[in-house]
Amino acid sequence: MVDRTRAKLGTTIKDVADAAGVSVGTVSHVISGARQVRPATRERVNAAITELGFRPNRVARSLTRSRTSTIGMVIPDVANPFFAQLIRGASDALEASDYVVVFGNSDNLGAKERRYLVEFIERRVDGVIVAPASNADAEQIRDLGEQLPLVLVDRVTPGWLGDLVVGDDQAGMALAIDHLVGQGHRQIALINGEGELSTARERRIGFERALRARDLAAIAVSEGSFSIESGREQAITMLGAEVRPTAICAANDLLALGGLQAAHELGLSVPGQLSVMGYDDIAYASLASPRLTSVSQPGYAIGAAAARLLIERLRDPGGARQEVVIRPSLVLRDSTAPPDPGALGRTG
Amino acid sequence: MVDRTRAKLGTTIKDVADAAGVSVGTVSHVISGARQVRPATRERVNAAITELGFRPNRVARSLTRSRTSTIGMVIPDVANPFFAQLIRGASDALEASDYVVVFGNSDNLGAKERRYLVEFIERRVDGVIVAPASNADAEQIRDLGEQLPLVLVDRVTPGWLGDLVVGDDQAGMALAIDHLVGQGHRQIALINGEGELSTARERRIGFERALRARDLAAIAVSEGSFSIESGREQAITMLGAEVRPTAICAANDLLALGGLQAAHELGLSVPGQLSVMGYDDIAYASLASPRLTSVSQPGYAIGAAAARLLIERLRDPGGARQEVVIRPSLVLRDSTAPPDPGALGRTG
DNA sequence: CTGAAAGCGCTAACAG
DNA sequence: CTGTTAGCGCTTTCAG
Repeated sequence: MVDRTRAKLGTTIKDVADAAGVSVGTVSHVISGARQVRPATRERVNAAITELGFRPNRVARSLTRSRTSTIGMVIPDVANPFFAQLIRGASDALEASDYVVVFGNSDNLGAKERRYLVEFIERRVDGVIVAPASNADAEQIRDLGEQLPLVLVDRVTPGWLGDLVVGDDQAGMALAIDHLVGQGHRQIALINGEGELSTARERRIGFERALRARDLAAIAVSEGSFSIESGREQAITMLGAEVRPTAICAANDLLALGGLQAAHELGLSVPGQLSVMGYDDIAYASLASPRLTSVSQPGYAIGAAAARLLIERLRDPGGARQEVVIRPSLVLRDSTAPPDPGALGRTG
Repeated sequence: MVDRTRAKLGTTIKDVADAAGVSVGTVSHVISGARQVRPATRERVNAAITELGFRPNRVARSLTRSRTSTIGMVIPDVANPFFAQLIRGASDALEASDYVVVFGNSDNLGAKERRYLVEFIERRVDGVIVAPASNADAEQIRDLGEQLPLVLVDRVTPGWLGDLVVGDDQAGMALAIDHLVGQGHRQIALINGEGELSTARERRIGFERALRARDLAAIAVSEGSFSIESGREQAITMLGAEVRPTAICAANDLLALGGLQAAHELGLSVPGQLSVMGYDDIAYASLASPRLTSVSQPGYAIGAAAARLLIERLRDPGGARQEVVIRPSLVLRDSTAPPDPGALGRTG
């Protein structure tokens, strides 16, 4: 017998109804289980369905139900390990609730982000998760948030008053500084990502505040983009300065990885002559050499939390606004150590 | 004046038609540009569109046009850097042709893959790109390929005769072996991923064939899964054996990274006491310590090629089947070196 | 150049 | 328990 169990596009609910000798309404109901159908007819319908290889057309269903069961996500870059984890966490949670995710890479560009958002709106996604670009259109995002469930993740845009999932950047930086200062460092520098991003801003503030609490001040602060290359460049500049840091605090792991690279190029041993702290604790932090000490902030959990928030909002559009803050923690590895005596001497 | 340029869901083409004093057909035509519209009316329509913040409902459009402008992708895991790059390459190419991508992680499980495929079918995606799971349902994939454009990427399922983008695994392994043997290695082992995957199979064949061409035989061959942890385990077992390899050839970089980790744990220096070769050349290969020598096979390019193939197929469903094979190349770094004399002595 | 109207495939009242 | 039917919002003939 021929295998007819495979999907066959083009067959409609009408075909099934005819084959089973029932009305389309009945077929619809056996599919959705929305109302009772006599076992015998249900059988016949199901038989017809598999016989014809019928697959309900969800776009038609979406049109009548005016919901698509799809969620749009716009993130800077899937190839960035932090966002890859984030999108993975979100899609796992969403999948469990029968949503499918469409996504777009903004490359941190407001223009691309805006285009994807419009695209997703036109496709009538049920909700959106966005990790805003540096020059995000805060107004568009605010307006959108009033039209449909939208949760911001990892980063906040000015004036955003909706659902939100972020890490506690200031607390994270305090962890980093406490560790470094505890080891005896007094000459600490910060290398940072795009200054317009809330994460960059908050981490800088946290950095400076934590230092001040110890009666210290930053020896240097610079910014660029959240990438390995930028980290390398910023570190090279800093390490070439007259008075160089004994420790570099990076606002994310990619920057820290770049810092490691710079130290290597300049012949500085880490952590012997220079300590380097990362942030995020992506998978490769523990693979770097030396293994990177980092402030952990799991992308997977952040993405999953955002998805859960969105799902709740979808269920209860009127509910109270929620803001979940992920607590960072410190992961000690091999890239930090007490400063070497020579460098310390210069401090006193 | 109030800003009405923002998207306002719920307004339909009918609302626009009423506001502009024209018929819905006309509105449709100014939107699609499908036919000439008198400038004056076009103006009025456009004015009404922005005035009302109208955004065409693409699901309705999809229903009538019976195409969705969306592509489904199912891959093992976005969080795997190789696939993250692959999906990035594909989505960049697809975006340029105005497609949006929905994706699903199969975790290398046939069951999850099958579910996503059905889901995508029901959503009437215009085409599908899949990197099949280890225990993929070859029959389902074949059947699907007859129903709509489907390109297989990175891996092949048995009996697949459709569009395909893969790396030349045998050639890649030959490159690796030539390099290692050229350095004087005679005791070479292979650590591999899931044996059912075509990539694992082809790489093993390439490995053995290349050795045989040099009148050599593998000192050991094992398989597990394409992950860091599995690489670590396989390497530990091998390095604990009576006669240990002077070089380990890994079937991908994650395995190689695990191998590095194992060597470190066992106190073996790389490349001093052990050489390690990777495959794929993911971004982190150059960040590892020592920096990983690897057979390069860019995920981004592979994904982009798959997308281009799919786009061509969408334009010309009847065209000839295409198979693009990405040529691998060798990237020499610091994880391989001639075997140390002691080990060599044991060989002679 | 423009309007009217027939669907696209499904859901959800509304009648029986 | 089941059938009929009016849409969902848009595209696309077919007439003018």
